Amino acid sequence: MKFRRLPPLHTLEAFDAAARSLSFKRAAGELHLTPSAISHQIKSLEHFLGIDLFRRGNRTLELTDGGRAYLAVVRDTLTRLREGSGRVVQRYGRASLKISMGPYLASEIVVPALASFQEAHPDIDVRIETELRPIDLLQEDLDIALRFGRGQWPHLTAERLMTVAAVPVCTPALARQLRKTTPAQLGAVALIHSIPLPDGWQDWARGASVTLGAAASDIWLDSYLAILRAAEQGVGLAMGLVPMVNPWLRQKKLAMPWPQLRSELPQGYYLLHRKDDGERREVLLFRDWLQALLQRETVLD
Amino acid sequence: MKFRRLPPLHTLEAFDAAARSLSFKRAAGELHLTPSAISHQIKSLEHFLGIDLFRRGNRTLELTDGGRAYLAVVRDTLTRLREGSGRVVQRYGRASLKISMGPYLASEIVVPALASFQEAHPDIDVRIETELRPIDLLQEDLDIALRFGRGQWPHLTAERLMTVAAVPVCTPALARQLRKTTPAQLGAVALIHSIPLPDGWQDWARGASVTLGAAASDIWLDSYLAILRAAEQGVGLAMGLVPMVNPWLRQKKLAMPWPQLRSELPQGYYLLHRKDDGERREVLLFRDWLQALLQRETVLD
DNA sequence: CGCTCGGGTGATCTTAATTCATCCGAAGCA
DNA sequence: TGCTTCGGATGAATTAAGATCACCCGAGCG
Repeated sequence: MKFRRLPPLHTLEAFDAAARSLSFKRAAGELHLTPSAISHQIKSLEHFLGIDLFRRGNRTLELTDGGRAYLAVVRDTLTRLREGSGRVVQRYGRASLKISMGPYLASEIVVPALASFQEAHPDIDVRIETELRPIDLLQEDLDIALRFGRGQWPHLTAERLMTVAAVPVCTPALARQLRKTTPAQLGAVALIHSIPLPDGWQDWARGASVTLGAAASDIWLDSYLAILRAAEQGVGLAMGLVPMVNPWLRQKKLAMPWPQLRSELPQGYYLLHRKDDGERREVLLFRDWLQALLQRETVLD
Repeated sequence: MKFRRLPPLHTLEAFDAAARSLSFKRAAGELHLTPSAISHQIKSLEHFLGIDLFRRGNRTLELTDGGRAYLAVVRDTLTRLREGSGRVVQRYGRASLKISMGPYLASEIVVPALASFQEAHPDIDVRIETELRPIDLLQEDLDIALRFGRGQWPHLTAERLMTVAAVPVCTPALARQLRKTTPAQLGAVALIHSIPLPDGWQDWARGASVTLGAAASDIWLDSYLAILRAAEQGVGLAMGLVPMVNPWLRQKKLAMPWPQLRSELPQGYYLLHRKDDGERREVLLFRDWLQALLQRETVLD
């Protein structure tokens, strides 16, 4: 009981993506779907139109003439709609995003890149809060929270942003010394612990299958940024989290004494938002932008 | 796990319809949905954009400024997509529709209006078959069938086209005579029966709560067209089906002796097609066109 | 010659969309 | 001033659309 003289929009997006990459698999990756879904969508679009859009060589896709012509229509339609929506929102909308994240993520990753988001979407007011209360209901007027955890947040949509691996870091000078020993013999070195991730060292040792010797002293700090700063100052060994620690390694502020002793953590970084906000434009745009940003950061590993 | 920077298309259709009629109820009628569905869709579109599109006066809708601006974008988008799709299909597609229907529907209703469909969609070859085999699987190469029945066709999509009412008809002269009597006293008048609808007279009598007297004679014919022709020639009383008989009444070829003795039939006319064809462009276009056509025919009742 | 890789397909399952049942407030009418 | 009607809003329940899963197939590659 439905009347469309128009193909469903999502098939157009799928078609555009597939035509751009000439691969259902890549298009699926781009749209965060399975190749099967793309295949079904394209098929239903072809069925709707009554014409074939792709010629399926066995491991190669190519557009038919009709497909090429239709691609132009679809591109035109989608860009007009996208731009038109943006223009109207910019003119009449008062979109704002209040985002909560840890101080490290804020100061090292998100804020430095934020200009590019503002530039792309000048109509969206972004407001970042770095208070990291453990009890963090989105009952208050927050739109998005970035949190470290296992992805279990009841009544919220949680989307994994990155998988995180633990690896010990310290000053390059200290790293050179430690390289000659093992984690079992820490000697005079202090271990820097993170209050948000209290079992970090044990989890790492288990994951990397090493035994961890007693440290000369144990220091506890309450934020990831503080830990890295302490390590940078030569206080001792801190548990670095890849890829967040990458910029510090690149800039030689920190180094890894045992780069191969890296262990994946069961936790990861998640983007949380209310379920009703799952289609809010600002939320989607920020999520896309952040994912692309972290992608780049991770690739430069 | 879905990435849209674009609102879902169906909300755009709903928005367009609602903005056109400035009523969720009328928009719902137009799109064959409930007002509730329209309300939800508009709400989700507003939520996506972050701006209000309508100002809801209590029994009156009006567009906000943003809504007016967005309407322009949406109209532009939809018409471009519609026209673009049509153009591409016209150029590269070889759409055809094979439609089966009874001789009456074909010759009296569909064929006379068919030119308007051809004109609107010159890329679609329409082929009408009037053979009315009772066993009519769409296993063969038919795309659409129009059939009289109760809407129960297993494995097919059946959509009601019109509700049908039965009312006796005959020549105007005979009608004038009969007006003085009742259906219980038919006297010398013959009853014309339809083989496709064998219980037509009984069903009508029951529905109109009248008793039907014995007829001078009973004549059986195998198509609706044949029945009306016979009645037109003064053979006797035929069971006319409203609205199909309307043109004959309008042209005074036939008249109703007892216009108030009209009874709704449980059967109706249905459009049938394979379930996979539910989104085929040609099928949708023909269905829309036919519904609009019958709408007009019915309104001129 | 077996293995990998990308795409196709139908059944199954999940999630999103629609309906259903109510509620609400304003206008129309007696 | 009540009483009813009408259009829209809202949240829960239902249904249908869409995505995934598990499988197939055929081509190229080692």
